Amino acid sequence: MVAREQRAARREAVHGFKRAAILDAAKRVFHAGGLESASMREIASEAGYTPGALYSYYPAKEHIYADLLSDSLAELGRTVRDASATGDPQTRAGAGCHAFYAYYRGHPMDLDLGLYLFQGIGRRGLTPELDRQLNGRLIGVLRPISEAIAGLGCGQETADQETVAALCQLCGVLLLERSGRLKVLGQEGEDLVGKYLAEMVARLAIGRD
Amino acid sequence: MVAREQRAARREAVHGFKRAAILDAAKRVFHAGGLESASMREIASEAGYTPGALYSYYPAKEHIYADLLSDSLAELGRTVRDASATGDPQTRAGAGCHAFYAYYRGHPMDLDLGLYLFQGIGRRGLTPELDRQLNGRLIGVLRPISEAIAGLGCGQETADQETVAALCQLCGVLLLERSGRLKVLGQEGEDLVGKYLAEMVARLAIGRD
Amino acid sequence: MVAREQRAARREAVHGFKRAAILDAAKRVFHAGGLESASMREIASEAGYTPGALYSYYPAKEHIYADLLSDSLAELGRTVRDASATGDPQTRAGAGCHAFYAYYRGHPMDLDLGLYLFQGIGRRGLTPELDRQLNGRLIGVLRPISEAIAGLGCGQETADQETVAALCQLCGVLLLERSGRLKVLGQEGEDLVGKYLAEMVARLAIGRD
Amino acid sequence: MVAREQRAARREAVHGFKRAAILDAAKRVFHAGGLESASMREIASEAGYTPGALYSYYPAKEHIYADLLSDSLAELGRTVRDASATGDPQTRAGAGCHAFYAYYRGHPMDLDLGLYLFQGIGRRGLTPELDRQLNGRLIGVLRPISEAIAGLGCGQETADQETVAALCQLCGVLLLERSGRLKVLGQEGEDLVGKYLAEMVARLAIGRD
DNA sequence: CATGAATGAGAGTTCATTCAT
DNA sequence: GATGAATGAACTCTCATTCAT
Repeated sequence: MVAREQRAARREAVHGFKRAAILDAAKRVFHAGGLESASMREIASEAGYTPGALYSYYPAKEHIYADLLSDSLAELGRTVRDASATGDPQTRAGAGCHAFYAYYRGHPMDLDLGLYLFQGIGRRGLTPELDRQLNGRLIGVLRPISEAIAGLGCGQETADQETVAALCQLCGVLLLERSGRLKVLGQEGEDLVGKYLAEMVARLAIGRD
Repeated sequence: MVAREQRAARREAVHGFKRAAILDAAKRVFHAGGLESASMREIASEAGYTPGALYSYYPAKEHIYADLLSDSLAELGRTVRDASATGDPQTRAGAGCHAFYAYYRGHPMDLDLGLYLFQGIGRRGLTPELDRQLNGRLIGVLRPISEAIAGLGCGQETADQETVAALCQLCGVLLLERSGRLKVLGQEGEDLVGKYLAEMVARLAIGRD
Repeated sequence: MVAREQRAARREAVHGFKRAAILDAAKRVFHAGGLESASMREIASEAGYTPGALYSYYPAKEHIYADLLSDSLAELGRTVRDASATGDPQTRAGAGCHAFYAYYRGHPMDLDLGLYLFQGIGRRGLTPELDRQLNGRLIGVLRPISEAIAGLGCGQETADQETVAALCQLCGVLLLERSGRLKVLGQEGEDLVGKYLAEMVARLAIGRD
Repeated sequence: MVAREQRAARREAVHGFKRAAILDAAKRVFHAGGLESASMREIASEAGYTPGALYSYYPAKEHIYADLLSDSLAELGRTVRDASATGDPQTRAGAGCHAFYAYYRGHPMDLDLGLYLFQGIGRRGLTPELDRQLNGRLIGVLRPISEAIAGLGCGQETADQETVAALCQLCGVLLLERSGRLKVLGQEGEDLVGKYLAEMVARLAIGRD
């Protein structure tokens, strides 16, 4: 009876392992050729499977994409956390935000993914469940920033709002930079981000007085 | 002799009219079902044509999209201009920016379109020519804002940077709001925009001293 | 009443002139991009017309092609005639044949055209009338050769057969050379033609004894 | 463990069988309506498939064509080989060549196919790989003829050249006959081929002395 | 679990030709 | 005569997904 459970556990472990392998293949395909080339055929082929096999692990293509994005957000989260973990309180928030910006500059594809999946209503076939999961990830990413801001002395509510405001600024810069519009408009993403963050910190420091 | 010119002119007028009708059909299809459903077949059908007929008016699908976006930007431009044309100098910049925000809140599909087409040349089938044209439109949209900011006394360079920074903020807010993330994060787009613009104006007022 | 005839004649002359202009445009398009690119649109555009206009001069695309081929055969005919007009009787036949070969080496597109129009039963939309016309052209092209061969002393019947046999050899060489197979098989068209013609002349010289 | 291999083998066998069925359908379509009508849609329909299904068996239309031609060349090869395998050395070469001629007289469509596909790489969608394969087939078809000619005592080089010269003659006769020009010129393909081959054999016999 | 054949829908685009103006 | 819009049919090919094996 215990044997049966063990078998089930092992089976599940194997399943998870293979699922991870598929996700890894998807990651490779996606990083190599962008969303366009990340078709089920291609992912399956890269993973050493045939198309049908993927459906034992993912019910639809968008779910793979969601996992991809989830992983990306996890890594982003680690990056942001690390960046905002050290240094004196004044600089932590800015460092976290800057890490967010730098992450996407280094992973432009992941930005596309986010834009694709978070796009519009209906959100590209994402189930509410998946949507909730991704939201959780996003909140997790922002927490260290929010805490760092709160550490500057403002209330939690203000900190949350400032965090999201910064998020908006960062997303806007990334979006316009990725689409080449920033260059057309004669601005540098790095400058804009730097300025925004400096003012944010100044604002909060003043607010504290 | 004048008759020939008249005929040609009338013909051209008719052509333009039909082209506009096609664009209108595209707009309807697009607003009804998003970019996904805006296929040549669908547009043609909505316009009362067979697919091939569209190619007398547009050489490729992306050109229709580009016209769609161009029209949208034109209307956006008028909205922004009108909003930033009146009132005392202190409020003009903010009013222009807010009009930008409000426009896209009222035309969420146009935001999708912009995100799709402004993803850079090559990726989408935009010719450099079309890309340039759209860039021009965008710059035109921003000019009244930039001028209003410059009217607050800062130099042109600062005005341009502030304009783009505001654009980033607005785009970020719109993006996150459209994707439903803002709600998840417990923030209101209107608040964020309001706060950003207030601070921007304050910043510029201080800088002037 | 004479005036009416004159008008009709002038009209016909103009018609013929424009028809020639269209044919010329077709020739340019065809020589520039081969049969593939010689669409009605392209030809019309090159001729400064719109597609529909061509149908006042040619009832179908294949008729333009036929005229193209007819012109080509006319020029080929002149080339062959000139080549076989001079020199001593021994060499005339060979010279004519070689001119045939050289012509198509220099006008590979015309060979394609011939292959296209003379292909299979039904002959690509050619009317019997057009087919007869092209046959006449072909016979005209061969006549100087046939006469040169007959001039070597064999009977007319033999001369005709030898002419056609040579035509077959030349077409075969041209076909295989144009398709790149000759190179694959390690042979040179010029050599093959030279050898064939030398033997043909020898054969006829012997037969005369 | 052997079971898996068996399964794989059976699968492959089934695949091959179905592929052959598709090729057969293509053959039927092609023989019924020529190359023009041999579209993917038509072939799929004839084979009882939807168009997309064909792409599990052939990556592109030209690959089906290539297989069609390959099969045809294989059968041609067998015919030529058999014909040139028996009889005394004097007649073998001629018999092989005549078999070549007779084959295409009996399979006029295959001639069209060869003319279409052998028009060189690039022009048609043949990959270099396919082109090479078809070249190999062609060389294989010619080998028995070349050997029979060499068996008459001339050197290998001469044999190769004579073989290709004969090929040219045969192709020329077939081309002109298929296009109806031979009849117009008052000649019979059979006669021309017979005469050419007789002279070829005589030439080689003389050269041997 | 994995296969891979097959579906079914659809994509954008091209073309010769027709015909009202 | 000339326009050029419009047709209607065709084209190859791609895709996510399903399902019998």
